[in-house]
Amino acid sequence: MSLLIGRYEYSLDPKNRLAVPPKYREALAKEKGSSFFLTSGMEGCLYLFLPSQWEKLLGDDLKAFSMADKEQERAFKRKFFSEAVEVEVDAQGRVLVPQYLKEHAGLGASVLVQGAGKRAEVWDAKRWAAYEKAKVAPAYKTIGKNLEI
Amino acid sequence: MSLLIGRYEYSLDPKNRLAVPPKYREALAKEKGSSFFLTSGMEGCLYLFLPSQWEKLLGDDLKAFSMADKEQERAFKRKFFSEAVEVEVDAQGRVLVPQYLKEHAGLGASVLVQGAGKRAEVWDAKRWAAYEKAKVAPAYKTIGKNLEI
DNA sequence: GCCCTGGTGGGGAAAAGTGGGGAGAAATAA
DNA sequence: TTATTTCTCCCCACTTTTCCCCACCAGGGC
Repeated sequence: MSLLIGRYEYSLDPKNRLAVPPKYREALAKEKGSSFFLTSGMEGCLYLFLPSQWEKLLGDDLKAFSMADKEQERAFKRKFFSEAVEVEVDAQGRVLVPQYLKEHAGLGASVLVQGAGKRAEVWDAKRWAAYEKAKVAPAYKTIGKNLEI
Repeated sequence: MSLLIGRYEYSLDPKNRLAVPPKYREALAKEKGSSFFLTSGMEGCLYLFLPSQWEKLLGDDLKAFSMADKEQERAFKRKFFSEAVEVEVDAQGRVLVPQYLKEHAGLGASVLVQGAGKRAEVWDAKRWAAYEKAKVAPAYKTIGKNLEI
């Protein structure tokens, strides 16, 4: 299994089309798939899954969503699944972002597509910058003290 | 497993290409690999991994990243994965440094590539000089008092 | 000297990113 | 139902960037 890594900056065009990094498309081709799965993610981004990982999520890992509060669990799953779409890659290597997902992630003209291991994430560039400053940097610093790398 | 050692000074050319020391490339060839993994490192440098060490990091050590606070875990993993790239070595023995990593490490024209055991590190020459003076030298002195070597 | 290796630079073909027209489908309104 | 509008998707086209390849220079060993 190849992890998705790297950071790419693209523009979301007026037709809501978003480029997918060639490396991710390669990974898709290796799976003999022609579409990704896109849905709303935590902290105001979008999650982009390869078919294999999407299937895995639906199969084994659905327990990962289980919480003590079952009503909350239902609420979360309703959003996660109802907002998920299968997005086909066009001849230019782009996918179409539905309006409601564009709004969920607050996507403007400048968008980041970045690897996150088992998935990729789509961020509005400004929102990422703010999140990075507020959450990532502190976490990195804290963890760095105890980590060997 | 061969440890990476030594210090090499190279120039980062206008196309953001950086030479990799022949010894490191030999180690890569021994692993039958053709690319390194490059990512952001602590204290403002870059980490350069051989495929075997990268895999090891993802395997054994990635569990070290899991924490009670899942939100913080996501924040950390986002940085870790999004800033990592697989960099192929060209026919001249160079790798291409992505813009965001160049910025993370503040790389100018003069760059150090130096062994750090299980990985190599890439430093801007001036930044290294400052870090060496401020942190390395004092630490070395303190530790020296209690160390056998 | 000559060859070989290593570091550096640059040109050009190929790929990637971006934008837009227009046919057809779907949704909406009359 | 029909008409109108919106949206999707399949093209084509242009611009920029990437990357593959070749060339040059310096130093060391034969």
